[in-house]
This record gives sequence, structure tokens and C-alpha cells, in this order.
Amino acid sequence: MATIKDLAAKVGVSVATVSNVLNDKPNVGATVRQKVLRAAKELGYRPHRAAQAMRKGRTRAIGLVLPDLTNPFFPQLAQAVENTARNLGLLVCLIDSQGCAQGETDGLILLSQHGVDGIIWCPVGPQVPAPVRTLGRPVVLIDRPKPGFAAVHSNYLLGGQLLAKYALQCGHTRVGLLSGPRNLESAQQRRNGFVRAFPKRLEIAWEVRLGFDGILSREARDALLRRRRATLIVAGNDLIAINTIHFLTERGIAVPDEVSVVGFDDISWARIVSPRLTTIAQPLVAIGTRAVELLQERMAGATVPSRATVFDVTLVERESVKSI
Amino acid sequence: MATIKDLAAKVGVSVATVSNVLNDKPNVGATVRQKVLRAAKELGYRPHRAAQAMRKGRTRAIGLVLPDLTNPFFPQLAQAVENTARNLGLLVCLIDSQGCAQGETDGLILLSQHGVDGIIWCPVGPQVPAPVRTLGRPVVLIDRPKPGFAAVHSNYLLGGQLLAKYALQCGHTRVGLLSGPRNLESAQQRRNGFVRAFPKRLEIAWEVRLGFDGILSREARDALLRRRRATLIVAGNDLIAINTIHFLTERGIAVPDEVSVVGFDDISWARIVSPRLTTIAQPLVAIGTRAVELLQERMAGATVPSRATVFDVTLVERESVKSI
DNA sequence: CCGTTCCAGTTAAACGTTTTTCCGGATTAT
DNA sequence: ATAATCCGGAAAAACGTTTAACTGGAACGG
Repeated sequence: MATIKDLAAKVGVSVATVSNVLNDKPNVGATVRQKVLRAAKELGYRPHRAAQAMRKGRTRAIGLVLPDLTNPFFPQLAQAVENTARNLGLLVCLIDSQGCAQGETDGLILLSQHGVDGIIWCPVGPQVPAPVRTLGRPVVLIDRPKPGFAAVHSNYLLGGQLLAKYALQCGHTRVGLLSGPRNLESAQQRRNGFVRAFPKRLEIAWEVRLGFDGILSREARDALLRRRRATLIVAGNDLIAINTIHFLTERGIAVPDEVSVVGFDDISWARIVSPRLTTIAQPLVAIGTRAVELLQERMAGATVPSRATVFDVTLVERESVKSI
Repeated sequence: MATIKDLAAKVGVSVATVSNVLNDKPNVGATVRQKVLRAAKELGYRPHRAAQAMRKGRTRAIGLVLPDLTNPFFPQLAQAVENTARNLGLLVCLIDSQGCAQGETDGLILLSQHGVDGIIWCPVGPQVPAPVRTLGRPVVLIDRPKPGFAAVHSNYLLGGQLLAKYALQCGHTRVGLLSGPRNLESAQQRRNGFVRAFPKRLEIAWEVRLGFDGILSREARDALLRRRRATLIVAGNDLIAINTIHFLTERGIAVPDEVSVVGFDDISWARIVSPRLTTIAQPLVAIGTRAVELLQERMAGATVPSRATVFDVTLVERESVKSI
């Protein structure tokens, strides 16, 4: 572990000069500059990040706080975030809150202690934990917007509308809703986009709220069995949709012959269940990448008024919906 | 951001004393100790990790280097690792090498620069990148052992044997192999466990090597179509198995009626494909947890001769295998 | 020729901790 | 009573950087 002092000694110059060379400061001559650079190469010098962090107050690390890695939606996001971050020389520190607010808070504290330069955060709920406020570093929300924060996410409203339009195209006019949690903006907008697109023509037979983890509550199962003449089930996300298909199939109700199902997210599983799931695809990689870029802009000081951060979504037509 | 100096000023004592209190050093009186502790609570003092890192040479952060988060096997591992690490006050820095050796090396360099205290690593290939050698910090391999490293993983040999036994029980005597990469010990042992369990009674009709990402090569697809009287396909992991089922179904070959398929890993998808996949389950949470514990022991200085780190696996019987 | 500016570099302070050394007074041992 | 020990705490150095302030000489303008 060569230090800046070693370099200085080797070249026969002061540490300040070495530092200036390494940071491309102008006040150093060409020949000395070359020498220092060469010595650095030879000794395989790498700056000590902790020391830099202490002096500069910046760590070149960012936090990534996700609610649940076992939801296949998030690993894709995480991968995109990590890769673009790494290309920018940023280290990604991961927190998986397991959907638990306490875990989320603990994770945020840990990140704050380590002095990450910024945080990309997908909150588990509507409340804003104290550490976020006291952090003093930029925060960019991902996938789940929240008033007062910069955010990068999909156009959920559009997604809901696309689904509504498609439903009507396929002749479905009476639907059941397995919506996501009421306190999540992302769930709310999907739902509202759908419900309010054609209020006259699309009738909501029933609605049950579920968590995004896809676990079907007793109420949801009852609703699915009763169905009340609904011909299409609109799930809050793919996990819910897939569990729904499972449940229905298990109970001998054929999908899509007896009832159709649509999801939201286009997670990779959507392609491998049978029937394959018709759903709304989000540009996950673009979202992850953009979140990092946005965060970096803010870290660099720009208080840019959150630029375009809403991505369009597309309908992916597969076999879980039947025209009637 | 209250500093130790603020505490000292508030209590009217030297910074050294504050530090001693905070680190449970003995040479400080009870009353002063109380005062300091109370002040710390009031000011919401949290130690500046970068400063500690600089002084102590330890960062309380660990690296987690994975080959591919989109393989559903790894998120579960990552979740387990992150959670146990956080409970120990350790921050997890994530690298997703995307199965690419260069990315892996870059990631390791990044981690090393940040001075992580140790690394949990699932290598993409058999080679050992330079940063690992020069790191000077403990490394624990996870899921993919490698000679000369501490490792935590499943008993792949046992898994292979269980599958072989099960195959015979179900009356399969002629099988096709879609094994994982030859240069991965974990793939090799699964395969050998199977092949060598009952060399007389189990006949290997053909074998094709694939990557663990599950993408079926032309050779694999040809083999699957030809089949050469194999009644059971033994896949190197669940991803391969699931893609195989897909491919076969698509080509009008019924699973398990015309040919049976088994996988390895019991990823969550195994439960949601149809037919549901018969496979070998690994105790993922235990593996992740143990890896962190083992790493921590080594970080604490113990050069313990890698304690028991091989976990037993179990057969999960579902519907992708038919008895004949 | 002298004062100013500029250049190339040095010194030293600072970031927030931990740790080693030191110190004065009280207690104990002789 | 004197010396040795112990105790609670303080002072200061150190970790590896960056940066503000400084310096000595060369170049330059008047």
C-alpha cells in the first residue's frame, strides 16, 4: 500500500506537489509532473479512500436501499444501478430492508455513518425516516415517487391506461382489481390510471388491496373464487398476477379461458409462467441508469429541478388474456 | 454531525477521555463516563467512519462480489448476506460482475481501494484476479469453492447422488446431461456426484456443457431434440432446467410425459413453472449467514482452519419427473 | 534599476478519530 | 516517613490526504 509520502520520497519532492499532480492542479512543472506520474505507476499507487473521504468529506460511495431483493423486479434495477455507478467510479452500498421500516431506518443510519455521498432509495412506505432528513446528502427515489423528492420511475398512469384500453379491446368490461398498497404512490397511480381511463365503459366489480410481495390474503382468495362476473383480473404487479394465476389454476379455474389476468412490471418470471403473462413492461435498465446519473448531478452540486425522470411503459401482449 | 470534540467541549473533558469512554476503555471514572454517554445520546453522536477507518485501518464494510443478480439464485444469497452483515454493523458493498472477468476485476479493485475489511466472493471463473492476492484482507468464497480459499457452499456431490438415486427409483436408467461449465467446481461436483453414484446402472446417453445462465446452445438444443432414448434430462441448475422445459414444450415434447427433467438449486422459479420443477434445494440463507460469520471471524484475526462450511442439500420432489 | 507579477514548489494546518506517553495526586507498601 | 504503585485524566502524535498560505527566484513592465 504505497502512500503519497512514499511517492514524494521517491521523486524527491514534497507531498503537496504529489497531491497537486494527482489532482491535476496547475501549479507544477511538466518534468516533475511526469516523474510523479511514473513513480505512481511503478508503485501501483492508489489513493487511500478513507483519508480522502476525511479530508474532502466525500466518499465516492452511494447507498442503494431496496425493499426486497427476492422480488425479481429489484435485482434488475440493482444490477443497472451497480453497473452504471461502477463506471463512474462509485461504489454501491446495498441495503435490503426486507420490506420492514425498522430495517430501512437502520440501513439508512448505517449508510449515513459511512458518509455515502448520496442515496438511491425505494421506500417501503410513505413515511420518511429521520436519517433521510438529517443526512445532508442528495437522495433520489427510484420506482416509488414521494412528494418533495427527486425521483425516477415509470409512467404508471400511462401503464394503467394502456391496460384499460387493452381490456376494452379484448372485450372485457367487468374487472376485478388486486391493487397494490394504498400508501404507495406507484400502486395508486397504476390503479387510478386504469380505473379512470374509461369510467363509463369499464366496470370495477370488486377491488382488494395487497402488498407488492404478491401474497394473496384471505380476502383476495375469496374475491377470486367469487369473481362476481369479472372476466379480467387486473393485478397491481406481476408477483400478484402470477400468484393469482397459480391460485386459480390450483382451484381448477382456467386462465385465460375462464378468466383473464394482467400484471404490471414485466419481471422475468412473466415470460416463464404458463400462460405467459400479459403485462406492462418498464425500462428497468434505463431507470436504474438514470437514477445514478441524476444522483451524481446532485452530488456534484447541481440543484437541478429534477429533470425528466418519468419513463414511458409499453404493453407486452402474451397469453394470459383472452378476447371475449 | 456532532464530533467527538463537541462532546468533549460539552462535558468539559478531553477528547481522549471521550474516546476512551466510547471505546469502553477502563481508565475513566464512573461519573465522567455517565456524563459523556449522556451527552453522546443528546447530541446524537455517531462516530465518523472515515476517520475511524483511517486511524484503525478498518472500515466496517465488506464487499459482496456476485456474478449475476438476474440469476434468481443470487438475490436470495445477497439478502441473507446483507441482513446478517447489517446485524453485525457491517455495510455491504455490492459488485455485480455480470459474469464478466473484467468487471469482476474492476469491482475488486474498487473494493480494495475503499479498504473493505473482507470480501465474500462468488467467482465467475477459475482464475484468481490480481486484486484478490494483493488485497491483504480475508476472502470467503460463496457457492463456488476454489482451492486455497475458505468457502461456504452446498454439498454438491451429495446433491448429484440424491438425484441419481431418485432417478433410479423412478426407473430412469438412460439420461442426458446438460451440465454446467467444466471450469466451475460447483458444476463439476454436481455432475460427478450424479455420474459416479451408480456407474453400472445409470447410463449417460449424452452430455452437453452450458453456462449457468441457462442459455441453451445450438448443441444443447440439438441434443434435446435427438435425445437418443434418454428418458431424463439432468440439468446443471434450475435455470438450465427451466429453459429446457420451455424449449421442449415449445417443440411439442411433453414434460414429464415424454421426457423428465430435474434441476439444481431450487430457485423460486422452480415452484412457478409448469410442470413444477423437481430439484435439489440448497439452504441459501444458512449459506449466506455462515459466509458472513466466517468472514467476520477471519477479520477478527482468527486464522481458523475453515470450519465446517459445507451444507447438506435435500431433494425437492415436484412434477417434472415421471416414474416409468 | 526597482517594484510587481508569475511560476514552481514548500510548509503547515486541517479533517475526526485512536493511542501512546505523560502527569499530578492519592493510595499502598516498606 | 519515604518510596513505589495506581488511578483518572490530559496532551500530543499519528493515520493519508488536501489546501491555504507562503517563499524564492525569474521574468517583466515602467
